[in-house]
Amino acid sequence: MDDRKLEVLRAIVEDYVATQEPVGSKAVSQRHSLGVSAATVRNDMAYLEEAGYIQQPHTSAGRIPTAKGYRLFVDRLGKIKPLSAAERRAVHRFLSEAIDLDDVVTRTVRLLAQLTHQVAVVQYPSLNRSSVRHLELVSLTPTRLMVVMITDTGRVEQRYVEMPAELSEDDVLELRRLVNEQLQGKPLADAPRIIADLAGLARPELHATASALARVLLETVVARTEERVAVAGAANLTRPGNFFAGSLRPILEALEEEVVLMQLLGRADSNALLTVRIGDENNLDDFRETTVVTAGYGPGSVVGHMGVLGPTRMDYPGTIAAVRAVARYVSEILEQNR
Amino acid sequence: MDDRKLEVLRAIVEDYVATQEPVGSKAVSQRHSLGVSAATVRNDMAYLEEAGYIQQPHTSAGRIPTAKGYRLFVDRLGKIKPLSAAERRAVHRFLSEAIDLDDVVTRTVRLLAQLTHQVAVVQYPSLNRSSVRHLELVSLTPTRLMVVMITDTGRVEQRYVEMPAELSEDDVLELRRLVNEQLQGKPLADAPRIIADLAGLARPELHATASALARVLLETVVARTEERVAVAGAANLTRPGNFFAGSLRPILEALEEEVVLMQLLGRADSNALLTVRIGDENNLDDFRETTVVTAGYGPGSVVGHMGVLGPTRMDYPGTIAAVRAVARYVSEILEQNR
DNA sequence: TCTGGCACTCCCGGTCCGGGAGTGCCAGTC
DNA sequence: GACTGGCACTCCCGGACCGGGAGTGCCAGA
Repeated sequence: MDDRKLEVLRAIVEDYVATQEPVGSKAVSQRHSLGVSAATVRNDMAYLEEAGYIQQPHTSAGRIPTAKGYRLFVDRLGKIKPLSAAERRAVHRFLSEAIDLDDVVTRTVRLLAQLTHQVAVVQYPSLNRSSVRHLELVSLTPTRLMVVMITDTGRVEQRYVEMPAELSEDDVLELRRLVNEQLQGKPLADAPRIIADLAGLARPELHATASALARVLLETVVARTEERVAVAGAANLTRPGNFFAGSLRPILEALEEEVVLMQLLGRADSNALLTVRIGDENNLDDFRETTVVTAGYGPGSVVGHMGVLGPTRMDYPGTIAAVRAVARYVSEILEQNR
Repeated sequence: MDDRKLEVLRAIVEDYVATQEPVGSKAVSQRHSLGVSAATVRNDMAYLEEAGYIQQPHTSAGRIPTAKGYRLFVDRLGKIKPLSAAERRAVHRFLSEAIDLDDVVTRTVRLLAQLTHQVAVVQYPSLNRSSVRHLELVSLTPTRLMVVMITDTGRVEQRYVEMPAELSEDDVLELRRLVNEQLQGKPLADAPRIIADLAGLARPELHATASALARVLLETVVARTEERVAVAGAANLTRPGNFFAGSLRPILEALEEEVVLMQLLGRADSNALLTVRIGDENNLDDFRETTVVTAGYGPGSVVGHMGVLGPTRMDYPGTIAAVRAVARYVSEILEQNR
């Protein structure tokens, strides 16, 4: 394919993203100083359409890019435009003020939404990839405990536990000592094995309670593989021309479904630095018109993903730059709390 | 005002809520067996319009209720229709499966959204109205602590603390003992006073650290009056005829602003069992077309609010019943964990 | 006080039409 | 062979127009 044809494609993508209207041959030849006439551009457009990169909403309308066209644009044509110095400083400052992990996540997701004018999604550090820093047992009633687990990523998980028998204060202390001894510092991936043996290590009198506790711990750390996610910027979906009323509903619904969100954030290719999934590439019917830009983050290794979700017609260079920059800063912040 | 006029108003409200279309005199006289002709109904309607309870979108259209009309309906005409036995059982079962406070709140908000087909908002138990159950200190690095506070409502708050000097394991233990000794069981409202004296009670060597800790505790429990809220059912805003595209955006934006949400949930008249705020009564421009139904909940006394938000044209009897029932069940659940 | 009748108003959906934007193709030029 | 100007053609879009229908207000009569 011709160099000029690629330039025409770029022009179409850029103009369409900017104006949200089909772009015609005249506009391309005039605004983008290609040095050729509209007629020539028309020929190139015919070729690009034949090849599936652009399409016409109807005869005698301008062209708009197809998913394939955006894909080519992202892969070969879009020069990522880094954030301005001012933006970088603002990001840095805003994130470094975070008070705890919850706050980091909340701030991150808002920041992303604001920078990109899209819907932002941030996954909490995945438990699977964290280790136990501390386990705390708090008695609610004599037969009811609260287990609080703190991970090395700063995530705090809690859970009520019903005990088979009354527990004295000392019993609780002993159990706390026991579970911490066994689990502290261990990756949660190894936890199930360790927990299985837990009951055996307790004093005989505490056997029953210890195994009840073990059972719940197991649920907390394992069965609860469900990931937590934070969402912000839903209002951006209503930006003029972003989504028409009909297509808005399924997306709003999806934003409340952890399962769907996780699928979008894509735990599969987690090692990729940055992923852009355009339209059908999401493999979700409701997101056929949607592009998702995601990045992994974490101190050293990837512990979670964050991303941004918007119409396929989005500002790719800007969005990609923003997601990448924010993911990096968040990783730095997490690094500080290791 | 005539009894029959009230019946006409009820008919208009009910029909309009059901069909979302202006209702005419003929429809009222036919469907609601008032025993009078359409012409008579027209006279009553003219009166109701004069009095400000209903209005005409334009000449020669049917009537729709005004905010004042809904208000009268809610105050005098709506018989609350209790949930069906099946619904009550479902609510009960769903909520009793909750694993911890987070889970209670999440389940509650979803349940409300689903029962009412509106947007649901649930405030976490307010810290102001809780007491400290336990404080846990976990060292992250030698100079960095994590404070975890557990309240009697099951809420868990965390925060990073930067220490002025390195802390040994024993120092941490001592500080933990100290803060728990002082704060356990105390209402958070009293905490500032207690915390202020905290540093003085520590060993001289720990003085500096204790006061750093005290400073952060103060921030955690006091300055952080900001409330946490959970939202669900945003997709319900897009129900056909609920909100037109233009008015959707400000509402979606408001749903991400804790401040606005808290204003809607209304901490002011917190003792009222159930509050219905219709249209302008919300005192928020963007919610002029919106009704908010809220209820307080809590074990014994009110510790937080929950509610539902939808177009003024909503099913008041059903919504009110649902909010009230859910608030009651949640209160029961919290009672169990006292 | 209620009712049937009637003239009136206004919305709504459909049709029609002209302007404009954009295209495809073709013949001509470098 | 690649590019260009010209031209006929297609189709959308917005506005004007119109008739049917729903609903009203008012009035005279029961």
